[in-house]
Amino acid sequence: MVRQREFDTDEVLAIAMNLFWQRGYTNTSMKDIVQATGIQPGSLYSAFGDKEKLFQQALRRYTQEFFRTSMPRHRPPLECIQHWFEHLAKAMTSDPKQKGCLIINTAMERESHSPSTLAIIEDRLDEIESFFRQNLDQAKLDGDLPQSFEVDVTAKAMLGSVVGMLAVARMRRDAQTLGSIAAGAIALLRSG
Amino acid sequence: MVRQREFDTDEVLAIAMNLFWQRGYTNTSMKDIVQATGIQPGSLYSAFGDKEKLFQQALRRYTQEFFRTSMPRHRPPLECIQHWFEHLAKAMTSDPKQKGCLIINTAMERESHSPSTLAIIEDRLDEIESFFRQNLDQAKLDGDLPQSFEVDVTAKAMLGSVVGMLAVARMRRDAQTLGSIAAGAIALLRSG
DNA sequence: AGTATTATTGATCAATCGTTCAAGAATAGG
DNA sequence: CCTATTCTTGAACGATTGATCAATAATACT
Repeated sequence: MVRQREFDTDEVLAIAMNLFWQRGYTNTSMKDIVQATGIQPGSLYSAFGDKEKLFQQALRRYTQEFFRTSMPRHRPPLECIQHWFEHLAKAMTSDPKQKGCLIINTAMERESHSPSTLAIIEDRLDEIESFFRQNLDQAKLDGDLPQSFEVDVTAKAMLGSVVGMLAVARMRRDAQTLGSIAAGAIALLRSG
Repeated sequence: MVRQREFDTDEVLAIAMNLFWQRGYTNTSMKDIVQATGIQPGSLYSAFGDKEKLFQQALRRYTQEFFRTSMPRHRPPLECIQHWFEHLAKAMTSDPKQKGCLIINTAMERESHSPSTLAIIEDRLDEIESFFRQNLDQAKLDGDLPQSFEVDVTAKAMLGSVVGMLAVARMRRDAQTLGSIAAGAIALLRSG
């Protein structure tokens, strides 16, 4: 039985994700998505649910494809931190559309989102802070940081720097600005 | 001749500013403003022009009332920088609505705004960077910073930290997080 | 082949958006 | 008081929003 779906939900989701990323949630209409994908409203709704569910799926996809993948692993912890900042600075500099980061963009669009969407964003912020905390803890164990190093304060300061870079990137994409923000964050390793 | 206006445009502008600050531009409708102020659409439009002009006036008001006023002056330059970060951390912590900063919120809402509005935002970002650059330059002249201190890199890194703090504040308002971001920014003075 | 099940289509829904406008009300000069 | 000018009111505009639905088409099992 059953007629089979004629479009690839993953391709369509990728297109929707990019629209949300570029223009934001409120500023992207279902009509925009219909036009960009060529899929009619009925099909879209039966495949993804309503607009918010579609967005959450796009957000999940973004997390897998751009967020988690970008975090370095299996290297010396301080290198992981440094490389992540440099990677993000480079990624932001080379995006002519200045989309920034979908997660941070969504966090700033607070009032347009449901509590469940905001909970997902909260988790991602926690994940960022944990990335720093875990690497700093390990670096301390490895003797790469002094015993007096304040891991918690530095992890939170670095969270601020990442968010700052990704937010600034929406208005400025010059390598000097973004590189300086990265350099400032890395400098925290020598003074924290 | 002429009938005189029955409402105080400044009071109405303050209400509109707070709505835009709280909910963002796209997410605040003219109907919301009509309801919050009690002023009918026609009067609103004749007093302020269209929605975008009203927003720009609200933005100008915010700049005067919250932005420029918050920047310390007439003190030792490094103290100015430190006090600004501490002031912002405190202000963000004590706002139960977590509105963040209207300027940064607007910067993140890019796609909803006209080029002329974005130009205003650009100017404010430049103003922030200049605040740091000028104070760092002066501190260097005063001998409070070593001659090797990289003013430009640090000014840009601090821009990132401010924006990061104001963006993070939309999701987290705990004193530890915001205080750590401030501390991280100030630490740049000892390593830049 | 027949039937049950699901997908696609695109017109259409009510609600809301930013904005306008004719009507009535208030003022100041003559 | 009369008139010219401006302000206020609130209904109404066309456009757009997210979402639905009946009609039609395609599939897979019996």
